[in-house]
Amino acid sequence: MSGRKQFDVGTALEQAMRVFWQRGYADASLDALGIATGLGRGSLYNTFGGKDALFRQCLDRYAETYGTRYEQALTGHPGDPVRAVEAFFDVVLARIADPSVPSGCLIAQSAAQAPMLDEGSGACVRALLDAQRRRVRAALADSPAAPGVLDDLATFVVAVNQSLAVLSRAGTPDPELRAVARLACTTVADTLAHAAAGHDRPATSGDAG
Amino acid sequence: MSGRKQFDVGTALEQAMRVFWQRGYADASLDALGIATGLGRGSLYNTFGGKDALFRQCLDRYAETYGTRYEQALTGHPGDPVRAVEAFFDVVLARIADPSVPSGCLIAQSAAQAPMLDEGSGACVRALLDAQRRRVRAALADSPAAPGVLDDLATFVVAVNQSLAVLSRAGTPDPELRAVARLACTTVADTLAHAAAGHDRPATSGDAG
DNA sequence: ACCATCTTGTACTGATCGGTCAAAGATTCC
DNA sequence: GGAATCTTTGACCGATCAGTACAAGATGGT
Repeated sequence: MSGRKQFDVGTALEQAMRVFWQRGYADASLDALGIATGLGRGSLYNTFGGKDALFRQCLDRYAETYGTRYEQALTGHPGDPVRAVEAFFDVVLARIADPSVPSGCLIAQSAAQAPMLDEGSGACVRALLDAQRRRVRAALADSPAAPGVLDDLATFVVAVNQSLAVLSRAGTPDPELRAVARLACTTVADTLAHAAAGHDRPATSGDAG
Repeated sequence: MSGRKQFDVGTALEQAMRVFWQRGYADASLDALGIATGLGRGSLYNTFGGKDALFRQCLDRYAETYGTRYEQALTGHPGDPVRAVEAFFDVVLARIADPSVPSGCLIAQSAAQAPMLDEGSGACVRALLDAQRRRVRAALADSPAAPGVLDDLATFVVAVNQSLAVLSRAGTPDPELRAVARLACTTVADTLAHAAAGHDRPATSGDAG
């Protein structure tokens, strides 16, 4: 058959993304990817290239899909960074609780396996984590705190996000995850409050380590 | 050759553990395990059973090795839960910074892959995470805060621990990880301080969700 | 209508997977 | 010393891995 593509590339990429998301790179076989997408080997290679290339495109799609939602949540409360972070975690928790999508997070999953991925994919994962960190950092930008403190807070929020993904993969129930997110939000709030009160201690991760 | 074992079981288990730790369950082939331990297929199966059984024993060894260190750190500051948690993170960060062992954490690694492990291994990972949580919880037991708050804080500390493991796998430099741990410690300190001041808000993850 | 181009399905490659088996050597017990 | 038991080695099993090759069919340009 054929002559022109018989499937929607975006839909297929979505399905492949979920296979990587659910199973991780190593356990995502081309057979599983073929079954999930409904495509044969030929179509997969002709359209996406090899397994690595497909994985990379799935990472990008994931980042674009959920990065947009993060962006909306973080920018939806201008001038109120604590609310922004709360909204960010709400999006994360909603995705984790969504039964129509695998548990955890493709980025966190891939980050945990980063040393076993090829150099390109590892760099891609690092870039996506840094993009996430920069997004959070931007939402904190207007706060009256030292830049280094805000850098650390952004890293902290990204870290907690990864932890929610990992714990959810191990079956941690939603209320416990929400408690973790809530505590992380209080960390942001208290740290910013302390900084606003004049306690501008230098950051430890920046230049004063 | 032989008639009596030609190798030290503990040493072999240690090497196998590091293979799972570095590569994850899926990427840890029996060939890699055999090379790392210096054992042939026969010895591996005769001593440890199949891959699953060996993995389970590696999880136990890991938990025993580092669980003991966590226990020492957490119980080394009786009456001072904040210092206990700080000491806990110091142990975690020291292990992550130790170049003689793989980056990350075998438990976190396995938790991220839990849905792809067999039921027994998945339950083992959950049990180890819960044991870690109970250890931290015990170190917080004497604090003047509602039990639910302490439960949430213990979950929070375990979560941050997982995040440090994941981020370190992605190459996050040590100073940033230390900043995350430091912020988590301030969360514990502030939460306990608030609770001691009488602000005993009910926990959200317990019965008041 | 014809031909170049593209897609698709299937069959195949060599490599590697986890696991098993039997032969051979070493030890222990009698 | 000899039989029984154990460990080790290395070859081997079918299954599956990622990737390739190619024939067959469908499309579009002319």
